[in-house]
Amino acid sequence: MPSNRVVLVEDETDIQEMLAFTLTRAGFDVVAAETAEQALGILDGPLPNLVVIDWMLPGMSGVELARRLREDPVTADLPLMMLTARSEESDKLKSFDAGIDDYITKPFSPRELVARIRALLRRSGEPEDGVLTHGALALDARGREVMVGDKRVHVGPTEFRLLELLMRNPGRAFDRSQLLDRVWGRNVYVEERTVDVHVLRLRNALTPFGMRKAVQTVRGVGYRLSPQAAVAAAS
Amino acid sequence: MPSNRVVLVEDETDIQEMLAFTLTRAGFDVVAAETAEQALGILDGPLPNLVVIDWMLPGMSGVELARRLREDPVTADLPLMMLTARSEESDKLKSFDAGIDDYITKPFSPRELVARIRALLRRSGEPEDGVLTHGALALDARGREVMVGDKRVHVGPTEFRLLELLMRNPGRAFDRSQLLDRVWGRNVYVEERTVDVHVLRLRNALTPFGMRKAVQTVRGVGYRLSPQAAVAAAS
DNA sequence: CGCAGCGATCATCAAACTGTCATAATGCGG
DNA sequence: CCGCATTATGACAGTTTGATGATCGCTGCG
Repeated sequence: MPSNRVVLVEDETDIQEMLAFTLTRAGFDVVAAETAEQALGILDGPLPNLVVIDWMLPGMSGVELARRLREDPVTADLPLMMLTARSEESDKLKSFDAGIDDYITKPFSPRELVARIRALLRRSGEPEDGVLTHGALALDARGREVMVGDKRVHVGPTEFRLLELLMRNPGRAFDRSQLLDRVWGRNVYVEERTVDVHVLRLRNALTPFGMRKAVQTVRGVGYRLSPQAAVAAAS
Repeated sequence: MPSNRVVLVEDETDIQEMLAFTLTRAGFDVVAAETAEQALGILDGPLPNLVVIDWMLPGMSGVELARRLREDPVTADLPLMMLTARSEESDKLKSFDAGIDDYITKPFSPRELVARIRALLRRSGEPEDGVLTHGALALDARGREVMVGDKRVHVGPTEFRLLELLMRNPGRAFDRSQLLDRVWGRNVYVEERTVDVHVLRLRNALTPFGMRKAVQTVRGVGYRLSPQAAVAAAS
């Protein structure tokens, strides 16, 4: 599964440990910070998928941290979960006002926290993303388009489905019969040689972008996507 | 405060009225249902931006309703907010499990509910101000207006909803059947080709403003909004 | 009643896509 | 190096699919 990274900002050691344990066991990749400042430092690096912030922090408060993250275009879209001992309404409103996505009051059950985090990620994480990549080659299943670097590659419907199958199984070789079954459909009678033609068309489409060798011939068997992602050459 | 449409499923009359009042005053366009079945009927029509569901409902329960909505591809992405008198953890978990995005326990403050709904909509890709933009193209959900730069573009009601759906899912390709379900409503029988005509009208409306290519054809599939905000071209 | 605004269909034309062939290339085992 | 087996190509004729322009009906409004 996707290694969802979570940054946890909590100053109380035991709570931090408890949460880190819970989240880790739930399959998250946890990075802990003790202060808002430290968290900001961490967030200068690769962005996590979500940030859990304790309301009470030494120095910069949780709400203030949230506000800052929202103000910075880079972190503005980060899902934020506020964690707090307080339960007064005004605090909750203040949190939401600061751009928090969800709010949970201590004492809370770890399972509820995980459930809420999951719900939040489900809603925010790239919608099923659907983007497959192979070096500089990228296929967006949702948008139905193929790109190399940032250039669009035009491929016909059949070639698209063919490439999609290959990219979903990088390196795996398919014989023509399998390709016909999975790309054309199980009960369609089509000449096996037709596969060759579509592979050719796919290759021709990729050639101008230097990705011709992405689809390889496996003599005596069929075709496959080149095993290792070739060197990425963007722009 | 966006003119976001919210479907409220609540059987207790006074609570329903109170919520309807609160939400309406908060700027939402509320449609109330008393039962899950009735809600499903409403959701066969044009989709709202969010659904608020009471846990306890006569007939089909709120959780069951949530589950059904999640299972149906057409409604799978709808933000769902669960509303309940219970606060036991197992219930919460059950709700999140059913695909609920957020959960609030009665008694709750109307303001917290509104805050949570806003957070949810913000997270769901609904701009706070109800204005969706795509390069120079802007769609104001509230004012039911489409603009390119500072010039107003006239589009018919159907074209507006069509563009709205596309702009809410930039780059994503929809086939005609999905468009019919989500723009026309599910229980309407309309020829699939009709979609073409409305896309044409939408394009024609945008053409004088150089935004013709905003709506792209995905051959063999349907249509989509051009992935990256294109630069406004000359007319 | 006549008109204007919309929406749903149709019929038609042209571009895009397909499945097959026939033929030129290539890879491989001897 | 030879000949067979397997692929790569270029060409082709039939289909599909999308873009358009025109038509018909309905609704509200002078």
